[in-house]
Amino acid sequence: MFNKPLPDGPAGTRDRLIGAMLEALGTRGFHGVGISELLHRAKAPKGVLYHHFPGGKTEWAVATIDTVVVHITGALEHLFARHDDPVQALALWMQEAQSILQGSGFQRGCPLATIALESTAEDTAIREAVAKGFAAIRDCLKRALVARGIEAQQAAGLSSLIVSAYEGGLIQARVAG
Amino acid sequence: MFNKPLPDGPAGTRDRLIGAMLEALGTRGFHGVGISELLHRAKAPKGVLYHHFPGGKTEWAVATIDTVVVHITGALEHLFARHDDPVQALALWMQEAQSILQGSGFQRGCPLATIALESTAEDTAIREAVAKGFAAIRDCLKRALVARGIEAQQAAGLSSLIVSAYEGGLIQARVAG
DNA sequence: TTGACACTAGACCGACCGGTCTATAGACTT
DNA sequence: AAGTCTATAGACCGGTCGGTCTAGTGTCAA
Repeated sequence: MFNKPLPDGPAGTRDRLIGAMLEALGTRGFHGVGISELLHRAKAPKGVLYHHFPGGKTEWAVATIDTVVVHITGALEHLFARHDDPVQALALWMQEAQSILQGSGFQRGCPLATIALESTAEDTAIREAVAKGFAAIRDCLKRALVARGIEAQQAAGLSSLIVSAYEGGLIQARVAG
Repeated sequence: MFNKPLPDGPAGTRDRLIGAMLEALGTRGFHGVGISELLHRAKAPKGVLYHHFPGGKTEWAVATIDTVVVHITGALEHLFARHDDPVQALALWMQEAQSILQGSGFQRGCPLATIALESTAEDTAIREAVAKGFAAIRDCLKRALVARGIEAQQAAGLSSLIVSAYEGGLIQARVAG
């Protein structure tokens, strides 16, 4: 998860950088886009990048992952707060995800999934960020389910399954168009 | 799907090339590995590549996708032929996938999923190959379910869900270790 | 023996990769 | 006015990228 575009916001340079990386991760993956192209899209010169992210492309991606995870969990909390029925809340979620996918011409998938698959065990920073991100999302779902009276362990298993089905579905939908 | 390594076989040069690409797709994705490294692993010089795959890296990947899909559907048919209970057959399948993932130190994931997410709509050859591959796998599952008396439309939906859950689970398991 | 053809072999190329470096602009202190 | 610090700007670099090109090396038919 997730393929929601970030809200534009006040859009400082750093935000624009993260926005560009987010879109790239969702559409082509980490290794699929070059820094120069990314910077061009963000309308930023190279010096800016290494000022905001001294760790280079990797740190850039990690910051993007962290940001998107915050947005996802926030949106989920919001959704669960407004809808008491978890099934309904998730249905709304999936529906919105689908409309975003469709609206982008089946291009924009989940940035987390793509970089998760591209990363190796050596890419520790990225791996950690993605792992923490997925864990946070699962935990968010689990808490919502537990709050509705579902037993903890079952809720945890269910949360994993929801995320799995969501990600897998997004993969298939994207290539199938 | 899938993370099964191909059987070694008589291993002509073309097979070695496909084997190397397969491993790369499962661990780092299409853009994550360079041709030179791939060729080094396959112990083949550059000229060989463009002899067997005049279309270059893309055609190489497409051939690999086609090959792996054939192996997956074949293995699934075999499994369903030997086990009458589809749940048991799938459980065995998942179990084997998990043991492969674990055996590779949580490195080797599904080659189809990775390249599916990395590809854009412009990469028509790759997209088509992946889409056809997923469709073939879903169809394989569906036929097995229908043969056990499940209604066609329901079987189709269930097949998609199985593939989704499988892929999504593999993603999470891999980053979580 | 020779010619044709499938295959192997690797030097070579321009383009682009991620990353470093120096220069400068603006805001704020002193 | 001078100094400091954050942020912007882009020229520049070595390395690697995917891909082309020429030169062998079998193997088989005629």
